[in-house]
Amino acid sequence: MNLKQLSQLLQLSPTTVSRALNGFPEVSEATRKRVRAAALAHGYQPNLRARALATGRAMAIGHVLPLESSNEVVNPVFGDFISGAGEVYAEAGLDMLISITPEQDQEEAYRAFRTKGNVDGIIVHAPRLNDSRISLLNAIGIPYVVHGRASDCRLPYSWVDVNNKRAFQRATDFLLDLGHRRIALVNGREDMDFAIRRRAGFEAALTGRGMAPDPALMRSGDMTETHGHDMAREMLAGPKPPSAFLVSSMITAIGVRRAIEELGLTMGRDVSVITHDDVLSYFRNGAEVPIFTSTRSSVREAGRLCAQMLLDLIAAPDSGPRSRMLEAELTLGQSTGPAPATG
Amino acid sequence: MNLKQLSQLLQLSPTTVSRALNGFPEVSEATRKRVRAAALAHGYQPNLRARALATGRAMAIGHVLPLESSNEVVNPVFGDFISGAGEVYAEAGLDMLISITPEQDQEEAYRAFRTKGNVDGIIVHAPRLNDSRISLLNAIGIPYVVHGRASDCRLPYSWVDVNNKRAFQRATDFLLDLGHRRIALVNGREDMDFAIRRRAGFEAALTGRGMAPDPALMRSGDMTETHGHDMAREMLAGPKPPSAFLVSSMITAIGVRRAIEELGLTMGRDVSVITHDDVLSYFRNGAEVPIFTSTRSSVREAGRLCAQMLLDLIAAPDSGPRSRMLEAELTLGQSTGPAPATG
DNA sequence: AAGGGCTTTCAAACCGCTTTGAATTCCGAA
DNA sequence: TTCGGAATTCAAAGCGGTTTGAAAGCCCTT
Repeated sequence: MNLKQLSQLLQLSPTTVSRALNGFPEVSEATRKRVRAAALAHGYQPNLRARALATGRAMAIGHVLPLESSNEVVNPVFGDFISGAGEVYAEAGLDMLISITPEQDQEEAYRAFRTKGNVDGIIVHAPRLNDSRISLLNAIGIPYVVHGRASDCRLPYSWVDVNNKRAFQRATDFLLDLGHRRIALVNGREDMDFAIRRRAGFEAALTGRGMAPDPALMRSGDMTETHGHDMAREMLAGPKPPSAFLVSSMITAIGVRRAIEELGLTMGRDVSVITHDDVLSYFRNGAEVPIFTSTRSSVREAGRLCAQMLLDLIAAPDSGPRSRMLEAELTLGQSTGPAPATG
Repeated sequence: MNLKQLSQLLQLSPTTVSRALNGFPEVSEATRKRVRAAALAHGYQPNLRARALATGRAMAIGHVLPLESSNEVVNPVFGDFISGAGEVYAEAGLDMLISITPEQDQEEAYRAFRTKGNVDGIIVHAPRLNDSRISLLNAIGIPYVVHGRASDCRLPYSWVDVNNKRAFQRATDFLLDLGHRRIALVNGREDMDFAIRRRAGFEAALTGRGMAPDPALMRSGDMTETHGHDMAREMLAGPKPPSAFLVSSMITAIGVRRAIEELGLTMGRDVSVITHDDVLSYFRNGAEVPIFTSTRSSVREAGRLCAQMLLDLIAAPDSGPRSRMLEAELTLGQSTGPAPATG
């Protein structure tokens, strides 16, 4: 059933039927009702491709999901992020297009979105230090929002981000207040912007107390469980093991805990752990009493905010870039305690 | 730059340009070369919406991602699955459309894909016992592949699935061979098809040795870390605690391990654990020596297979339903050992 | 020189919708 | 009764491609 058929059936012109369904004012209420009823009865829904062609709007948003490094790791955060964004799109009647692309091919993927004309806007995931995608998208001239920021990038762009630096600075201060002096950082890959900021927060807290960050206690890599385990294992076996860990993701923290317990130590007593918690739906940090002390910020909420900002941007293209900074809460759990005497 | 502009520039008709670019034989090699060069030089790429409208093919595949239960859990397996499927789509030049939908609205989402005409095929995720989506999609008449099966469904349909029953039967037999007599099952939600099959395998192994499954040792629910922890905790605190656990996902198994260790017990010695392992990219089961003994089957590979099957189905619509059964490997890890004497 | 068969090119219709500009209808006021 | 303007409706022209059916160009044979 298409518009033409429906209009013939109603003895009306396609024009009138289209307008009736799209709520234009120059159609009488009587016909509008009649048209609506008929559309419902015959299950008519406009063909999106045709509408997109006619209006010039694709009614879809594109996400380019980078495959991290050569390990082909899909960021586990992604599921929750798009579930938040998807809520907003669904309400606005937009589709979500996803392109999964090895990191090096990303530019091409963005350009393809544009030239093929199948999206109205783009969400940029996992920005790097000085991300070339931003200048690319500015040049292309398609609305976009970055989830995160690109530290060295002086171009204007819209973003939603967690205050990673402050979060990790506070967490480090908290550990210092508990008496910890040897604190290890198990970070994400340090070509990622968020990791750079977290490290900056970590270092700022240390230097703020006149301590020098110890490179031997700072690691980075894909945020897998294995990575957390291996790094923690290594550092705990070193000559001057840390008494506390600051970790960039819950999954990595699980690995850190495994390493701690393999050595017969107890987390929260012998070794403290603070992790960043993205509040993933399938990985709630305990029930009433959180397992991990953590810096919390829901990535699903971030998805919602990014999507909404992008829609606003599309609605008002000339309104200039926007931004939204989210503060992570420091939530107490069972994984932290005062530094052991023989720290 | 669109087709018309390009053709004017070349002093050719749009017909010829279109055919030259799409490899039709009735165009001379000389002009084809000229056209290709010009297209490249001016960065021309056909508008997908227009092409889709003209050809009737959307050049996209739809995925409906169900939000599990009221907890709004996104299946963590999803990221890896679509990363596998995405590889195949990318090679075929297809887009991936994702619609995230509360379980009860799924039918509507599938129907919308069809009526709006923006996908050529659909992947069905997380099938239930007797899933109404299958009859719906059969009626709608759009190619689709189910990731998993629907036990009671007698209609023909295409699917890719792991042999869940055999996997869990073998795993249970393995535990029985180790001398375990009280084995607990921490399953996914038992309205999901895979959970039903796993339970069937579990029960078959027990009854095969003349033992009756004990309802007190069988739990199900969303496959979160918390759920694993809480269920294990409960059962271990019971009057006749289990000496082994069979768990439906790595994440849940992590929770089970946490419960075991909270009680001062050691996994692999005091309590054995076997889990199903979807081989998620960010959750590798240890390095050389796996942490968990597991039934392994890569969900990313399943994504690839589903996508390829769907493309084949679209290419040959009348070829009847296809299916592919994957066998899970039973991989030995450190989480299993002989039943303690005081079992 | 004319005709036949191939190869190459083109004009125009079409896909299903939106939207512009014009035409019709209806109404009360003159 | 006639007229002007508001309220409705419509025909037709896009949107940017693909595809059908016809035309043109070419080469070779008779």
